Amino acid sequence: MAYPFQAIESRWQRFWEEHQTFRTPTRPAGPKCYVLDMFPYPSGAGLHVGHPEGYTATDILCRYLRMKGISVLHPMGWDAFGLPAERYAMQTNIHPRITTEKNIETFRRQIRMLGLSYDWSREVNTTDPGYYRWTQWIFLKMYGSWYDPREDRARPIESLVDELEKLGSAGIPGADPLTAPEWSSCGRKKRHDFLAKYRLAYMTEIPVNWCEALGTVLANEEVAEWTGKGYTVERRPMRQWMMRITAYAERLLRDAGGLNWPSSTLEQQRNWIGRSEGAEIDFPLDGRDEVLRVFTTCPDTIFGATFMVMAPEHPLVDLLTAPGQRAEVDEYRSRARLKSEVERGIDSDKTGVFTGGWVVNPATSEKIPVWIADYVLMGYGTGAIMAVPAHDERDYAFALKFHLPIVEVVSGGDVSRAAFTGNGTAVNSSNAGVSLDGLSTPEAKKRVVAWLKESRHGCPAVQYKLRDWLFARQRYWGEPIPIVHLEDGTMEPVPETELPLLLPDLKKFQPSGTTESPLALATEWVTVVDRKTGLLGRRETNTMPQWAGSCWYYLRYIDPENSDAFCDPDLERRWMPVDLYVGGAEHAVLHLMYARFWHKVLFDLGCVSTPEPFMKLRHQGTILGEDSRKMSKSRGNVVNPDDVVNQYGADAVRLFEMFMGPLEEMKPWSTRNVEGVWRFLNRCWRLFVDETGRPDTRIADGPADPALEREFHATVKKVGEDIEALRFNTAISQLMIFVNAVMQQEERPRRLLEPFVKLLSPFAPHLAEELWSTLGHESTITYEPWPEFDAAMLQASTVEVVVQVNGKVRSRLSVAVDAPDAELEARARADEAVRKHIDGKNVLKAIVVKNKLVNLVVQ
RNA sequence: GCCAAAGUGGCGGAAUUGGUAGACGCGCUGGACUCAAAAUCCAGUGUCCGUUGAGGACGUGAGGGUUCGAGUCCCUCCUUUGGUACCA
Repeated sequence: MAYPFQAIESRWQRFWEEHQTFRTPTRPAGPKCYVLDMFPYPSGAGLHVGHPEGYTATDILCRYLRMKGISVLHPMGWDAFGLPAERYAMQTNIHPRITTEKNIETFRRQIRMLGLSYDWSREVNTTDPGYYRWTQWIFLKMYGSWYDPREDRARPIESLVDELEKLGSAGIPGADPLTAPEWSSCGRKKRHDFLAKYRLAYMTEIPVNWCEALGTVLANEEVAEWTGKGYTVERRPMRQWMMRITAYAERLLRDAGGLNWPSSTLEQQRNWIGRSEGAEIDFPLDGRDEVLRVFTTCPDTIFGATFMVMAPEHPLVDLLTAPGQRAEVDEYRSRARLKSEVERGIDSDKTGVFTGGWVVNPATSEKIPVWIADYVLMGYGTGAIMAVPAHDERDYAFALKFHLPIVEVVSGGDVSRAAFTGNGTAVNSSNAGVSLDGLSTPEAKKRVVAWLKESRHGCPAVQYKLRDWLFARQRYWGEPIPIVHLEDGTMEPVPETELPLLLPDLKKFQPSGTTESPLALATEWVTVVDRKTGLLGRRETNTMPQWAGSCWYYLRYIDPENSDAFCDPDLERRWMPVDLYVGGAEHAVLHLMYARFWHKVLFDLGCVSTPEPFMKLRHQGTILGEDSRKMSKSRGNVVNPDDVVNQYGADAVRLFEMFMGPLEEMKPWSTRNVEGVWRFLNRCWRLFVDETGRPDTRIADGPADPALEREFHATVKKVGEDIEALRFNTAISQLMIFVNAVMQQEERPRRLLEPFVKLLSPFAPHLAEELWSTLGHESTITYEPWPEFDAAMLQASTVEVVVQVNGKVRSRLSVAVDAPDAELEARARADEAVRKHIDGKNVLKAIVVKNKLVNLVVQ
């Protein structure tokens, strides 16, 4: 008879809820552990079998830690703003709030059905005004801050205003010159515009990916997804909100070194930030005062720079274009504008046109032509390059196509055949001021940078691939950005006391028809009069991108009801940082980078106490369909957790998902194997309960068989160690080994079975609670102390030692533990099976490894 | 192209620092129980040769190397997955 999992599981889920078993104390008593799951977007499709994988892993760890006496914070919530609910609303006119609420209910029911030990009193929902009030509050903090490069941290914008008032801009690196009196005489608009260049949240005109049919801009990483579905995306310049994440590039890179994260994830973040060292060099325009500034990582090749290439959008293009080239240049620029960066990359065939302009190469003093081409991107470096065709593949291809000169300045390759990009020896590289000839590439770099600096042609520079974060979507279903645009062209933040700025109710959710979000149609909401200035204003109609709410949710869990602060500072210090964060690898870059960025800003402003939010990170692997292909509706290989729980129970699903293989690996679903672990649970049940459902009479109080006792201690050790290392598959295997061993016994010693139930409880909590109560206990097993193992008990009195001859196993000996080497060798030599292989031969050497093996090397 | 991770029986996967390859589970084979089946229990199960019992050879993607000894370390290559893609 199968064990009655349905009755057991519903009984204990009710018990946990009624007794608030997993309620976390506000303040941790003793050591704490914050174990966080990436919260899901509650889609209409319900839970996927991929979700329980990570959730079960963290749940097992949390249940284990509770039994070790640690205060555990383990919450769950909903990342519920987003496009799918809004698109559904466009089609059905059902308000996204209603759809979202319904989806959350499904998700909550499914997650509860798995017996996960969340503290539900801390549930958060990013679409709840009580939550997004603080998302808006943090946005205003970003808007109200600037990055001070001298202190390498964010500071309130008031500190900048203060400095400008007293000292002007002289002390601020890179600032436009402005004296204190000049600042004081500036009007409201001028001050506003000056400060806008420093704020961490700012508006600027940039080319974005606009999708007319969706009525919104798309992030670069979203473009492929939608064009794949047949939507068209065009490039157009729009005024957009941005976050100055680039100010944090160096710190995001540096601090990543101290994180216990998967190396591949750290590597991806490093690549994304894309730090490169080189130099900025100014090329004077021929016959003018202006210079064309370039960034290069190979300043040592400057003598080989035979032409220049600017991005088509470069601001100096107009100035450089000769009248005769105007038509061709304009035509090329307008064509380039329509291409997205992705499209530009796709066909790597080089295109470009000559501007008719010339600059002077400061190293060779020669006039070289300036071209525009779309392989140079405005968004990176200075938007212009010195082209060194002999030593750069892209420039080489361009030079071949347009018949531009190729001059070798680093020997080591054959530049008549291909660009040589490796290190070599500098040649053809000298002028009156400097000679690089004969220097190795690294030495030449140092020498030329020193010369550039001294001759004021350039300076060392560092560039990052990382770009500022496009922080606005033309959508309804997102956090409203709490900013008012006033009639004088300035902006005012919505006062903190007026937060949350609520999303107005709309009747229709269609795109506004302009480039604004549907919020533009809520005229009453949009139009305001600014109290401070009396000016007429219009609310910002863009909303925040979906990443916003997930940038700080881990902080809200700590103090979810607080209406005075996003989180009480004392509680924040007690619970942060997150000790373990588990979620999908698809968030390796964006979510994890954005959250780190926000956290660092909050750290700089004194709102949080740690520079990093997530100390240890692990990704759960993808679960494939039974056919080892990605699960998808079209392939018909999607497994629904509801069905599996109905058939085998939540404990079996949990156990199976952990037994499949290593947490981080991709692995296929197998219903047969679900049945396998389900059989194991049945065996556990029958260990305690006989056919009539009563406690098994073979459970005895006497002493246990010594071999079983030893196996038990080995199990306690292995299961504990494996849980801590998140190796759940091998922990379960050890539990199976122990159960198999007990099954062999006539008597079942209570003194081992009781603690065994504890070992089982993190994995199969419902069954464990039931068995615990069968054994006569009245309260939950949740906070029972985790069993201890006795290291002395692990030692058997004899061990098996392998005898090898020339590395091949020939015999096995049973010997006393720690038998001396000499004895092992003597017994090995005397062994009959071994003698067959050594008799008549010369034993050159004997290698003895205590308690393991003897290897006889013979000739 | 570049970067990262990974390739072990029929299948999912074990193997702490180089030291018994294949734990545990699935599947399969045989047996017990049963009128029969299911469930359960017991035994076996890497491949090949040999076979009455032994015993032996081979074996962790391929090929080399280091070592008394390599799934594990080094080199070259192949395959798969993930990321990235004119970033100067």
